[in-house]
Amino acid sequence: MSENSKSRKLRCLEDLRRRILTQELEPGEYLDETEISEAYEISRPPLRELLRQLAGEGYVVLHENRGAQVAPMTHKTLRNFFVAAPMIYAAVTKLAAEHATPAQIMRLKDAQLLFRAAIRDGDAADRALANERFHAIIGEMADNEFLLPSLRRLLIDHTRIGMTFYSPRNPRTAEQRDLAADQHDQFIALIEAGDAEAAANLAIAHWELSRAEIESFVTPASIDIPLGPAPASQAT
Amino acid sequence: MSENSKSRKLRCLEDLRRRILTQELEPGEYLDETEISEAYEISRPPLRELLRQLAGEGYVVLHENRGAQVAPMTHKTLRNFFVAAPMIYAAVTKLAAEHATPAQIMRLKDAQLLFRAAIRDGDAADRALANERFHAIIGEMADNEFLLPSLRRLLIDHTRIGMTFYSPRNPRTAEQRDLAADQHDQFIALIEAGDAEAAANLAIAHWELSRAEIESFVTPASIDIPLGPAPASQAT
DNA sequence: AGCGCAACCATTGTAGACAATATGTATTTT
DNA sequence: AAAATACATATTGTCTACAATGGTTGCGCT
Repeated sequence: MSENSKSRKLRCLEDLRRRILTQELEPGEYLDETEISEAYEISRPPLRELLRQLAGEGYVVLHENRGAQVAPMTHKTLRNFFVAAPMIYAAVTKLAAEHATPAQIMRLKDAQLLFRAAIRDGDAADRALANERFHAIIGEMADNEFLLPSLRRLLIDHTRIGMTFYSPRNPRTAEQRDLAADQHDQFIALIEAGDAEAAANLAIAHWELSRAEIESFVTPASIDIPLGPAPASQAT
Repeated sequence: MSENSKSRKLRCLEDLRRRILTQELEPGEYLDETEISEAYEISRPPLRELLRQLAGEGYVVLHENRGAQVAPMTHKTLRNFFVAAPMIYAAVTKLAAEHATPAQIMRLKDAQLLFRAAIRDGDAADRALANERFHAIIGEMADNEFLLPSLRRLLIDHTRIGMTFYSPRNPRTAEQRDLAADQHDQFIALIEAGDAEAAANLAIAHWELSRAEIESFVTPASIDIPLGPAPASQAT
């Protein structure tokens, strides 16, 4: 009975994370405690505990007497993300290469298989979640409790941004997904070899790939038509 | 009534943070829900919410069916701290210099006054908390939700380590506290001037001061007495 | 007709009682 | 006598019911 309750609570936690990452629950949306607690067959107090935890992890924001809101994504969010991501990703990847255990490397390989499968057969949500999982494992490898909080926060919004901007129509993204998958294989190789420096560089390259893709959606391609020539004697 | 309840809950949260930072609640210690809820005159469900939140912030660790434990500090904690601290401190300080608002600068100056006062009149806990507050404000100035989680995690253990190693007897630490206070004034000046590069360098210098002090306690000064001469014809 | 105020309703916050799990102890068995 | 098991107790986890807050709607007043 309580064993079921435990699993229901855990299921609720993981499901809320998944639904927020995939934007099934949209940024800024408010969550109804009664509705959710009934859906997962738990009562409100344990759900409220979970919401506090999710707030701590950066998935939601709590407002006094106004409940939990899925963490919003503003223009500033994106700017801050671009500033913090390369540093944290590089640092974490470097540490991962230094500290990864064989068991963790096996889990990373499994995650990569699932990522390849998601690219082949899955939808955008499958790909985004498989990618998140791959990078979360690298985070675990780094084994640094002071850097992981920021990494986790980055992965939340990276995943959500990915869901937003990866248009299934854009043929360019298909190529880039393959490229990303190849880089994942390189991550595995470099981490397994313990080459911290190269791993950090790869993290930067991987970030640049993602960054370019995001920017191409945020900043649409410029119109490639030059201005007409200036009239003869205009002042500079 | 509920207004009082709100304030009791908030008071409980802040007090638990304070007691953990000052090691009044020692690393590794287990917390009794009933005892704490009675002490702060709130019931257990809201307290459990607070414990989840504190877990998210890194103050405590939750164990299934075994309650909340004040976040332990192991040898590995210290190693990881040394690895992560300079990078995060430098990055956050740089961003602070770029983004600080006049209102935040005023608050930083107030915090510095309190820090000076704590050095003059306060005990170790006063100093540690005033210092934590000063650096937390710099964190707010940086205004980057992806870096702040790691900064907050660092400040928790930095403060606790400070409480552990700052011996009131050691005359050296008094000098170093004055040095640290002078550096705080420089932080304010550079942030107010918006000199991001210099602020980042100062953050590194400030870190090195703290680092040296911590290391001098972890690695005690070596005994400076040479061995006696070896007897004439002993084998090597 | 528009603005303001007040009562209502929906939703969040809290309390106290109950269920389940883990630990420690005592008893029994080998 | 030592070890294992079963029970008792203390502590965590959960649920239902109640209190309080905030937003909303309708009514009255200007």
